[in-house]
Amino acid sequence: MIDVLMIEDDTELASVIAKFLKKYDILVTNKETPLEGIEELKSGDYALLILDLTLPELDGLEVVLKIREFSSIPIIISSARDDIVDKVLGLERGADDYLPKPYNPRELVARIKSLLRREQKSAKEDTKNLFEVDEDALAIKFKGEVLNLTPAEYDILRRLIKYKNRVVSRLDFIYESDFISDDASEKNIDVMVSRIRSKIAEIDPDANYIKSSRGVGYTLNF
Amino acid sequence: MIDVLMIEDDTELASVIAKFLKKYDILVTNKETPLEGIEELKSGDYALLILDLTLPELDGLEVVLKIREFSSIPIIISSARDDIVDKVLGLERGADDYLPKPYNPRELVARIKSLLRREQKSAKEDTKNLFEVDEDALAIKFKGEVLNLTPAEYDILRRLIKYKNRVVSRLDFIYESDFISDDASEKNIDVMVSRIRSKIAEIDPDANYIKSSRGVGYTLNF
DNA sequence: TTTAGCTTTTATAAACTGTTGACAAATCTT
DNA sequence: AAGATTTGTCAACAGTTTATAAAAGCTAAA
Repeated sequence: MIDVLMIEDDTELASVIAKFLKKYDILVTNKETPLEGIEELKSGDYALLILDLTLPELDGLEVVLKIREFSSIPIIISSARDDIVDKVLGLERGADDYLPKPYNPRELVARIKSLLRREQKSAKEDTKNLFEVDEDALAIKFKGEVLNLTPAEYDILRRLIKYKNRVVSRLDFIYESDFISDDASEKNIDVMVSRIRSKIAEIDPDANYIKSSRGVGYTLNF
Repeated sequence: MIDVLMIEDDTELASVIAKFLKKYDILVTNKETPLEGIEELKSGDYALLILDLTLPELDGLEVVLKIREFSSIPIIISSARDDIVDKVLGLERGADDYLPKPYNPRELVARIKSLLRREQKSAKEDTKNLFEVDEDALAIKFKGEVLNLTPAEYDILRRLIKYKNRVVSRLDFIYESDFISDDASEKNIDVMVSRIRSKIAEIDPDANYIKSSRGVGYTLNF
């Protein structure tokens, strides 16, 4: 479910659109005035804003500027004016799309999804499947290839993946794994990490994802 | 200067647009067929693609799919068909915008800039916070980049960030960090601050955020 | 029992980090 | 402006921590 804020003074139109978008798992909240809308936006609960340009009180383009002062939320302008000046100004001031009324709501849906898709993509792009843990097979893949890990190595790497970008202490590794005896020395962990590293290196010699955190333990970064 | 690839079989139109966009610092390279275009795209030299839908050889929508197999470059579809089905399909398959011909080139410029602006934003989003302390990873980022700090340096900078715009005394640094022995000389702090500064300078040579407070200690200002 | 496959310890080399002293540069005081 | 004090940086050192290889110890299955 995607939460979208709409600022539109034509409440009838707003409710028609809201109803339509609901079919596509998009939940629309409408505010009739820019000031109310901006206030509501500050709650931070919305993924996207649909903004009508021809509003009372404030000029629509001013609204865009005001919003951009505090938020980088994607904005789709919808306007009765199919005017090149408005379009260019709107986009220049920070809107992401401009849809002249009347528009087909299906196009609106497509444009919303397209915008949000791009938002998420850049964030997750490279993290996708660097490491894949298969709990059932007790196997871990690195860049699509299976790492041939021993049970203790598997436990260590799995924990690193689970707590990625966080330091895991040597003692944590020891206590969490059934394959490492609780009274093993912490040095043991170093040896196993070293082996995991070399197995990763078989696949990508330049990989350097497991970093030591001096005096504490290890961190997996990616 | 922004490099943009265009796939458009109407070379006359292509050259008119190229000429126009040049005024806005956008350099257009045109390929007349999808296959040539896709090949050229693989060079990785382009920031954005303008794709004509009504092309020979391949259906335009197929082209979008093919490109999305290997690239997440922003795509603007331009098409003579102002058809809701085409629009929705194009956007759903991974295009970022759909501009029906004939369009005003100024609108094209605005949409290109808008798309690229958003691209960069998500990448630099976190740059807003000049310093970011990640307690879990025991790491500190400066302008989005990880500073490669030793434990004692980490403790010092973290404390400076915590008490930003306030003076922290040398003794405070010493007593608060487990990595600095309590009977170390205060000179030690100067050396470490110096090292922290140089590590920050690796990222931004002009940075000058840590200021000394004569006779007392140091202050982080930003 | 033997073997194969792991875990664990040991040993050693390499890398890292806190620490200090020395001295130049900057800043303050008189 | 000169002199005194403080800060910035370098280089070096010693103590620790980490990386890796090799050997020893375990365990379960054949």
